[in-house]
Amino acid sequence: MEEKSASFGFEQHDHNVCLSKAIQAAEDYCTKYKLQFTPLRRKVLELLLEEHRALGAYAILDLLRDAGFSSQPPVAYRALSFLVEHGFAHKIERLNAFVACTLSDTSHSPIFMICRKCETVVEAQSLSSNLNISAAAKAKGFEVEQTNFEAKGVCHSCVETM
Amino acid sequence: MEEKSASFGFEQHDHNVCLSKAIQAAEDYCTKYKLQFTPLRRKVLELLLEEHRALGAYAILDLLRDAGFSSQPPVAYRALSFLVEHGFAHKIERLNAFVACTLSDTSHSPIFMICRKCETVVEAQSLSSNLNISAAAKAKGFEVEQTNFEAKGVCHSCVETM
DNA sequence: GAGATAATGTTATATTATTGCAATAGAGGT
DNA sequence: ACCTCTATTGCAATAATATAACATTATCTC
Repeated sequence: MEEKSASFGFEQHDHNVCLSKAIQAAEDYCTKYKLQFTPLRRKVLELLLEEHRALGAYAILDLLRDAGFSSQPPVAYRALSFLVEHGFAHKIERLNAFVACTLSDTSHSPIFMICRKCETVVEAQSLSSNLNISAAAKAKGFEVEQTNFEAKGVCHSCVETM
Repeated sequence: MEEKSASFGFEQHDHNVCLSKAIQAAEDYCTKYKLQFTPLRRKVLELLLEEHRALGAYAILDLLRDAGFSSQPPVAYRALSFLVEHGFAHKIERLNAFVACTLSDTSHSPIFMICRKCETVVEAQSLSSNLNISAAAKAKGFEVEQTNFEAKGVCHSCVETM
């Protein structure tokens, strides 16, 4: 495999390393909890990890076809919902698209920064904000179960080249 | 018109009052900024205000048909994007649906609490969280332009009746 | 009122996502 | 290893959400 570097966290990093580490982590997690990390699910996670952009289900479907899998919508959607359900990936609602999770912590409430120019999606943890929200919600009698925070804007490199 | 009370902020309130106040506010705003608050746009805002749930574009379309407007998708989508663009309504991305804005402040970064049982959507302001996010993002060289925060959970009344 | 601009109506189509059922593969017990 | 049960994948059809392109009507500006 070729060495390849890409922007992540809007910084350079060795992409192959983060890909194989994430796959390994998913595999370990599935073994531990007796989940089936099937070839299809692994492939979809790999596809997502190869980008730090969000991929739509139909884009994934095209890539699956190239890899010899069936390319009917449910194939992608089912694999994606497995990955999302177990925290290996997240759905970016604003884009109707999916990104691989880049934080090893399993039960987290991530925030996403979406660059509207290069479409890079970076995941960050925002503990304090989530605590704030939960507290504010609780004051209104609302029990938060899941949160989605998505920030749209312009990333470092794209600001520079403006 | 009939007096009607509904849950808002997960509390009781006089719904007609909040509806007419919101319509008036939108009208004033449009007059001030020379925007056209047309019958169609007004009607769509009224429809949204009549619920504290998010309505999908096609649900709105059905209601528009009943009100004698055209019921082709672009009609609803265009009115909705006008309302969203000027802050009279918001899109709830998780639901692919729209809610009337319930905060008078024009340029705000709202958070939404979505009850998964009764589907009520409540809007709240979260200044501190947004500041946190922006600061965290800026540290990574990301310029936040727009934010979306959606929390899914169970509201006060639905917790009680569980 | 004439011309320019904005909004609405209409048709067609693109994009995203799900349902239902059949075929296959894997897990667990014997 | 074999059988049974369950989970996963394949497949066909279709539902739900959203936009493009262009014609028509209303509104703004002068």
